[in-house]
Amino acid sequence: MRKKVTIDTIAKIAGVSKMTVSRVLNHPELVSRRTLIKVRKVIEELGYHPRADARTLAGGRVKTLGFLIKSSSEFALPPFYNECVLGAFKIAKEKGYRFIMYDLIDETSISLLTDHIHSHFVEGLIIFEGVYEETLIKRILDSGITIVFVGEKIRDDFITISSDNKNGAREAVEYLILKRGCKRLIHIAGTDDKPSCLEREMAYLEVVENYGVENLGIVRTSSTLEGGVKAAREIIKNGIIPDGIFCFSDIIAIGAMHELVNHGFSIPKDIKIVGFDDIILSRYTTPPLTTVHQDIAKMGELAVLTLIQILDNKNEPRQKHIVFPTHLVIRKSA
Amino acid sequence: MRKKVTIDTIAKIAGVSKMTVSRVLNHPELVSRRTLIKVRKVIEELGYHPRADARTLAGGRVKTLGFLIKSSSEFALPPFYNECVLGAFKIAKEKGYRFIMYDLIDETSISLLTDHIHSHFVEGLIIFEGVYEETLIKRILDSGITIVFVGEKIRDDFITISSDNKNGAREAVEYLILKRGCKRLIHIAGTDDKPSCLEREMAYLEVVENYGVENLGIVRTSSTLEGGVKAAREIIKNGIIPDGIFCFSDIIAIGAMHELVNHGFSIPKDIKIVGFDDIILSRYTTPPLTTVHQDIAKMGELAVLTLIQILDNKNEPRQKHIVFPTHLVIRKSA
DNA sequence: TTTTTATAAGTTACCGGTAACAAAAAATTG
DNA sequence: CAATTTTTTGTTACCGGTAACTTATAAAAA
Repeated sequence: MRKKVTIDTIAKIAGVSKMTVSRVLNHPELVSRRTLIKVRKVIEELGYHPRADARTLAGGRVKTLGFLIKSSSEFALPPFYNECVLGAFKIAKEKGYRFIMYDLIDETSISLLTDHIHSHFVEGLIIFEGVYEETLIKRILDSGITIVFVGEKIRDDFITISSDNKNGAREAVEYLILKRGCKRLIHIAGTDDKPSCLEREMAYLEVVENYGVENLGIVRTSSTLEGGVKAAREIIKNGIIPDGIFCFSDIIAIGAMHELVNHGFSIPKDIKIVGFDDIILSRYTTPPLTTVHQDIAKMGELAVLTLIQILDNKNEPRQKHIVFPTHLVIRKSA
Repeated sequence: MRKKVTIDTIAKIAGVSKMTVSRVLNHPELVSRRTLIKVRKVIEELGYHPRADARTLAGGRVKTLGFLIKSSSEFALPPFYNECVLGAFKIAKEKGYRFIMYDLIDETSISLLTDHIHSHFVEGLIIFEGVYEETLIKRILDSGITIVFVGEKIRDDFITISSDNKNGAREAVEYLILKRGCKRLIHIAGTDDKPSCLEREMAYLEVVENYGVENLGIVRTSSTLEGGVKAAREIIKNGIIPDGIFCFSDIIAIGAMHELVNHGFSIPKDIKIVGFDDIILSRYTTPPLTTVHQDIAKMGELAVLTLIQILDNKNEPRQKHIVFPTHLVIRKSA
């Protein structure tokens, strides 16, 4: 291991002051052609890379954003987040922001997380749907960090990018009832008491009530493939088979569909299934999933855009809540 | 925006030297009970968070690992990487390593990437299957950074964790021929000339030749859902329909299966499909995918373990190449 | 009580950069 | 050719921490 190369090493070898080396790196236009070449050669030869920490310490603003998600046993980055992040990253990069991913699962302690956020100068945080920890959020907000929530309208006083969960769910259930003639419905809901969950659940209940259709119940499960399987298993075990199922998420729907087919049910003939999210994958299932479309990547993009706008202008956005319209994508599962 | 709180702020207010504050943070056992409480109270009240960059600059080793993947238009973190990372992260965290994700796609310039690696003191890099850039790798290796490759044996002199691509592929194709009686096969291969691609392709060719079965051709496509769709479309367009398809990856298989079913083919009745990877998802497709199992998460785990072992002991691992056995998981698609 | 030892807290120097100002060298100008 | 301006380079100080060493204080031993 050869000894480390610092700016002083370069300066000495090139026979200039370290400030000149610094200039070569940051303001080459202020350095004469000759020294520029000379210094650059030494840098190249010695493989010098300025230390990022020293640089930021010495002054530079870092422009860092944080993303908070929740992994599952199935995916380090579950589908919904995966696609959201796809959009978010794109914009963040365009705008010259770095980002750090935080996973609620392994940030065992809340203070560890907030600590990290502060010590790394994370200026703003994007918290994705389904990640909600009252204490955590209060702590972060109190310490002056801006948060944008994506996927659900957590609370009136938070900045949120969400889609119209209520309408989306309503449209889905109405479709099952009105267009597909379902008479006995079940809703596979998420486990959490998060707004997105609640809203979709409420809408389901309302519509079912409205049209006087039989509600065979609400099954709660985690939003994973295996969660979907378990829910389906429970439904089958109960023996009261619905003719339509509205699922909280596509990933649940895919899991449930799998288990149902496995048990000899035909989708959509015996049971019609509608999901929510329209993750990319749902186009490719068999049958392709009928689902409530959200433009997930766009939501991620807008979240970053909003956040950056707040950070740069240091003011509240024009509107605190941006609600994306949803629409039902009719494919083959219902 | 209240002025920033540094260690000096705390020191002054608590009426101690900043060294004492530092001790409270890092070696509380060396501080008297009284001052400990006093200083901690001030820290708490002012919401002080020591700057990470100042800390590392002042001395601490950072223990950082890098992961290099390649995103697609469908996923920021495509399924194979997603699961690999699941294992890798777990171990990295256990061992107290931080990690930085690099995406080959947006690291437009190679020197930007290597720059970042160095300036952030990334000690070792894990490069996942399908990510291969001769120049990049040479540069990184030359600069003294250790790389572990996961998923394929890139070259003899590199450290690799791979699975037995050749045998896996062979078993898959033999299964199609011997057990499922396929007579007219197609291989949907990856686009790249990466070892994993080549090895699976070779094995396919060998087996087909061996058993005197008809090879309808090799279709190349990117390892994405859409890639699978396109490949299937091409096959259908050609009009020469195989009775068995061996796919380079599960994700391709899922895409292809979708398109085939869409065109009225029945899987596995008309066409049998075998994938490769055994990503979690492949258990949940309809029909569930018959595929070559690799323990993806385990490979990720072992990659990190190996890397850390090298870094900590500063010596080569006992064996440069660890090859995981594969086995065929027979489900319903073939 | 004095000396020795352990414990707690403070000093100094430095990590590797950059900004702001100062000085020197080169180019213009009168 | 001296005076002035512009360009290039160097100096000093500091960013916010930590390690190593020193000093002051408290406890234990002689």
